[in-house]
Amino acid sequence: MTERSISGSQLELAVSTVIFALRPHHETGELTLWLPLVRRIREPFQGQWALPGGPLEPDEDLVDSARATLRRTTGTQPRHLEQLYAFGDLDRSTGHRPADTPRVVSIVYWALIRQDEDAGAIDGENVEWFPADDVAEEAGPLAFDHQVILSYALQRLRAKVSYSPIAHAFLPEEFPLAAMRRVYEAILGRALDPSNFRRQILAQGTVVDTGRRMTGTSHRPPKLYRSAPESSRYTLTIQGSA
Amino acid sequence: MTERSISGSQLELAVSTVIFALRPHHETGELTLWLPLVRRIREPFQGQWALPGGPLEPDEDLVDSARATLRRTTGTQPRHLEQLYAFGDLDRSTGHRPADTPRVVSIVYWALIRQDEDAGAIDGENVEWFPADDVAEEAGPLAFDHQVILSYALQRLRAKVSYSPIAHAFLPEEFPLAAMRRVYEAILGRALDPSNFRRQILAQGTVVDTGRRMTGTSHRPPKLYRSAPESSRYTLTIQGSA
DNA sequence: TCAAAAGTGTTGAACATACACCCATGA
DNA sequence: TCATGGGTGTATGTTCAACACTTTTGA
Repeated sequence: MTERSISGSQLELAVSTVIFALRPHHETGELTLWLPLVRRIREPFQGQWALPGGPLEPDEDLVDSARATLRRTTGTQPRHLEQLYAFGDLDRSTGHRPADTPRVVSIVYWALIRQDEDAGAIDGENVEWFPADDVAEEAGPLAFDHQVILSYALQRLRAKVSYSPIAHAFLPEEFPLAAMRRVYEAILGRALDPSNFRRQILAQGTVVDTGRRMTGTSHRPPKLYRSAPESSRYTLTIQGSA
Repeated sequence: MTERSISGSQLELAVSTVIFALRPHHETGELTLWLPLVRRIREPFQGQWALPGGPLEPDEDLVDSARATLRRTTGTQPRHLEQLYAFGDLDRSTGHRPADTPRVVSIVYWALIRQDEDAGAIDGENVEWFPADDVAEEAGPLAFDHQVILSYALQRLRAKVSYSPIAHAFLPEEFPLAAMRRVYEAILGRALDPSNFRRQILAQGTVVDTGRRMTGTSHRPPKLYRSAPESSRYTLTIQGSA
């Protein structure tokens, strides 16, 4: 009754990953979320863009599968990797499924790439990056229900940034608080008050002063912080987004 | 590269469900969370208790599978049904897996049953209910990694109750606010100030005054409320659990 | 000495907790 | 009339957004 399952060829299990990185927008120049998509080279949805992913190997953990996809697609390691949702509805291939296409259940992960590692990212085959909020316009309709998945991932990222220190995942080892603020602003899509931001982050205890300062700025040199170990953390809320 | 998958007999896909209902504790009499478990009648883990579930049928949506499990196990309909997580690690059968046991990926849902419907629940075969927090003592070690899954589900429920109106799922159509408060107290495991609770709930806009009152109480008759439609809701926080 | 960003201080509004107190019913 | 829980009012403390203001650097 429990834990037994079908294993015929009608049902397939795949792991896909929504990979986010922060890059300047190609038009406005503002820092925004980008993600890589893969062009499908066979039916169904041949020629359309899809989330990177692949079949789950029988001897492979779910996260390992997501990690492998990331390496294959961008050549990087995820700085944050988290399960998003399992999508398995019968009609997830845009409302109807051709008779000869097997039914696919996808376990979707989302990943964040650090800014400094993203700089060294190498695009895999048939891979192209798009600004997350402009995917519909620039990539056209995505394969399967991947547009739904992407929207859900974006929503989750934006919600999570305000109550969890995931923004660290985008930042290098040491960083000024202003850089962190820019990450928050990019994800949330709105400006934050620098002084209140500083107080809130420091009150959380998620960052530690390294004692060092940045040099070469054309203004007062900011202190450098690094992310604090899991312990010694309190609570958190970013400017009214609780 | 995307959405293709293994479908051999080494990999199986199951849907399990953590089903919560509120019942008085059999020792203390206090309202607490209970859940039904199913005794396994075959290897592996024969004789041990497990979460109810079953294989995913090739032509069945994930939620439908969870709903079917619920009907089979308790004879009820879920009032709230939500995906919890997909568990798929290779070693999820308590650290090691016998060579002849196939590898199973479980998509786990959690469900809430309404108090009035729970009263009419009929136990399925090999089904027994346990207080959620006493499962380890009363049911012994659960099959597979089901103890981990249960703890995760409990944690999620307790977190979610303080920022989302899921408590409604336990309540009948019309209810006094005190009944709702008792639900919150049962889930959170601590007493809440009645007057502040009232104010907070009313401020959220998640309930509407029906204009009617309860009768037959040995004290001032309380107003009856019903849950508000999705629209006309504001923000929420229950007594410092943000 | 000026521009620009770092960083500090202060104020007023909103909100949460604690708790005093009144209300309406059955017994 | 009393006991019991429903329901209202209010004082106190905390938190947060807004913004004025000072500091420190390069140009």
